Amino acid sequence: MPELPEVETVRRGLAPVLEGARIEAVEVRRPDLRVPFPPRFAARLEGRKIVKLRRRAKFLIAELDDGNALVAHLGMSGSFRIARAAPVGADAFHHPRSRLEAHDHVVFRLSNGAVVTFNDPRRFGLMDLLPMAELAESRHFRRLGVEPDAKSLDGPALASLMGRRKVALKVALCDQHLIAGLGNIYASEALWRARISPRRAATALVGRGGPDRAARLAKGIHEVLAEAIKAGGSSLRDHAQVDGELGEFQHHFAVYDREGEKCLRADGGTIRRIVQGGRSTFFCPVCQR
DNA sequence: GCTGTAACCTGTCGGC
DNA sequence: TGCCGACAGGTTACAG
Repeated sequence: MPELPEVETVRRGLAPVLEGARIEAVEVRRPDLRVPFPPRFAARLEGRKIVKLRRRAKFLIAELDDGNALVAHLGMSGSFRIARAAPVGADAFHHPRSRLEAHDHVVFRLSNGAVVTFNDPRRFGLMDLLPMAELAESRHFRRLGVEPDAKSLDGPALASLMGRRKVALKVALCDQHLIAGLGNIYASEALWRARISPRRAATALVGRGGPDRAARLAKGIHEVLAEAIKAGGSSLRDHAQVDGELGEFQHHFAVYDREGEKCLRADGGTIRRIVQGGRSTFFCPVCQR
């Protein structure tokens, strides 16, 4: 599912419920996600208070009051949903079985009465528990690139980051070691906004015409992310907000999943789909050069 | 170190 | 209706 806007939408939905709450019980219903759960995962969480919920790239980080952090990644199909607990005694977990759904892998019961459930059909997501002081050097974060919505990511910074890479620009935009947070949808959308072909090499951001392209692309990245976050992310197959509401940004795609349709620009052509790095790229071959 | 590819797992959709 | 293959928003391991 999620790229940065979807994860940020999830964070904004979860934060008011999680921050300040104590974790009373954790039920791991299926432990074999892409990355195995750490030892004693549930026991180490129970009794802990969540101080703050923040985001780094596509990761959610719940800071705990014991100096550890619960790290979660939604993979391709992960989601959280919030429900209120049933009255005490309704069942052992205050969470009626009838309300559990297929692929509900972890259930958190909080001191404020909320029940937060992690669901992930494809099980590409992960959950980990790490000391806060070691987060930056952990395997999840040590090689991550810059945040794409950072104001400091302007044209020159983008060119400096990517200009030495020989891979296609679209592939480089999705490389989390360079820019952490963009994915397949928003890389295509940002390139359309910048009128740059996804087939150009990343080196096109340096040299002749490079600074201008880099400035347009940085602007395109910032704009598309800001608009997508405002719209609650994009809901295609899996993504929903924590209250079940769907995001709206999929209605604003200029190129993604629009193969064969007319470009939104008057001087555009017909949207094409190509495969780059094993994944679909959508672009207008006429207005993106 | 860089690049491309396959694999992880499950659900959905289109074609036959 | 049922089967099969392709494909899906991410990440990592591995080969060249």
